[in-house]
Amino acid sequence: MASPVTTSTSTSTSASVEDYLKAIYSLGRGGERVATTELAERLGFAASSASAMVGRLAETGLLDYVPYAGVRLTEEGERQALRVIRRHRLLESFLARSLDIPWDRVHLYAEQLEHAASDELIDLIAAKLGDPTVDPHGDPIPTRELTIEESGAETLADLEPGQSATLIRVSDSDPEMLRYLAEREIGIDEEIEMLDRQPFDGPCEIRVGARTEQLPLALARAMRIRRGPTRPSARGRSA
Amino acid sequence: MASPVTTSTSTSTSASVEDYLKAIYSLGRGGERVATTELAERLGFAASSASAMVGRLAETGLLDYVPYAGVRLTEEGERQALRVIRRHRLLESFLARSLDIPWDRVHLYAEQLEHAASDELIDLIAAKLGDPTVDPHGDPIPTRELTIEESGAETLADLEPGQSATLIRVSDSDPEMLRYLAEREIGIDEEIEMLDRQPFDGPCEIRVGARTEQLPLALARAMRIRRGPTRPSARGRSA
DNA sequence: ACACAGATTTAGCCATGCCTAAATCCAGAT
DNA sequence: ATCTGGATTTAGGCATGGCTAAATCTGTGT
Repeated sequence: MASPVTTSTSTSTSASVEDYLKAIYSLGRGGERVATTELAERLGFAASSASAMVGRLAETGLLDYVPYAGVRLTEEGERQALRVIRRHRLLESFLARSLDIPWDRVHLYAEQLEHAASDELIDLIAAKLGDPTVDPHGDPIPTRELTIEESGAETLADLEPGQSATLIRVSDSDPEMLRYLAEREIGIDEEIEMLDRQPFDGPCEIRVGARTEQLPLALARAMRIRRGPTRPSARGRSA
Repeated sequence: MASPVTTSTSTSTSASVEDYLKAIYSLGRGGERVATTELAERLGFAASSASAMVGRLAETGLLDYVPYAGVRLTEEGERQALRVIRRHRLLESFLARSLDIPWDRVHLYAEQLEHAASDELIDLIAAKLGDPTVDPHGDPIPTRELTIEESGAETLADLEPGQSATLIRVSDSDPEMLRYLAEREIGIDEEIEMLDRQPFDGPCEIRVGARTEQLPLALARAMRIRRGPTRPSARGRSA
């Protein structure tokens, strides 16, 4: 390596390590341990590879690893995970803003760059964007101090007919879904009213602005909301 | 590796390989073979490492390698090198434009990202910038078809007192130099008149706009010019 | 209590890319 | 023609991070 530039504070985590930490972070949200197999599946590696890696990461102090029971991030491990997530989400925001890349594709591009961009560059981006608090999907962006504020867990599917709410977050895991919403011009900070719900997991009918749309329930469940109408948000929309 | 995504056209060159190709490209400009040691020095590796690598690259068909005599890029090798250079220079342009990063620092950041950004993303950037032909230092950007047009070799130091020319390119190899010029507000496309030259490699006096500046000769030699006044250039200055 | 399936780890491999130390080559001076 | 020093290659290692195949563990059902 071309002189790994000993980062003053932290271990120079490789791209691989960062991917593992990110995956463990997102799989272990509830606080439960993450199973080796689960991790391996998520990353598309053989279970044995994941097993070897968690062993290494435990030795480095990034994971709390109990053989046969799974792993959990240590405090330092979580910090590192949040560092990558911050990079990822700021890159998404930056690409969306400055290249007009639609929200179903920013994830891919951000993933390409998230391991390569230095924290210094990321901070320049954050400053330029006005330190946004959420990315284009509404996912919260960890602060420079690596704290993160997860939004509430209510989804559009929780609304009763007649109630309305503001869309604050959509899972970025499925680009199809994002594209589906984008085509119908349904986006973050949009006000949505639940009009009707079909039984047996049938689709629901909603009002967005002046339009009426049918949404598959699976989609409604992936759309997180804040009850009540849209209020002026802190998200800087224009540069 | 996570399924190297067989790129339809080309070999998925690693970051290391790309760095070697880039170095060989810039060291072998004259068409002469590049010596292993030279290459190793440029990259900061042991000569044996470079030797091993050029062996591998020759087998892959990217290099024309004659043991003990040095290497030269094959046609395919040059294509790959130009691909990286295109990525690098477009990233520099993009960062300078959208983050207002000064020209003495874009090189560093672009280097961080050049191996990670996909050609697809790079093309989006190029389109957004209006397919610029030169980067912030005036270095030519290879086209999408990977052809490049090197500018002439005359430098500011070639001007006789009384003659004037347009600055079209400054070597990006020395950030100090760029910063020095930036401080004096001397930039690409600026018209410069040679006022006076001291003998024995002494400094030269120039006029830039209404100002008069003293420039060390070494600097003048790194500044490439086109004789004659500035003409409206094709470089898209604003988005 | 025990067997068995599925999860997990261990063992052993491979590729990439870097290193140092030890050959070996080659060109210029004698 | 030979010597010799610098360039170059070869030999042998190491770390990272993947893999498959083979052991081993653990919890569940009988």
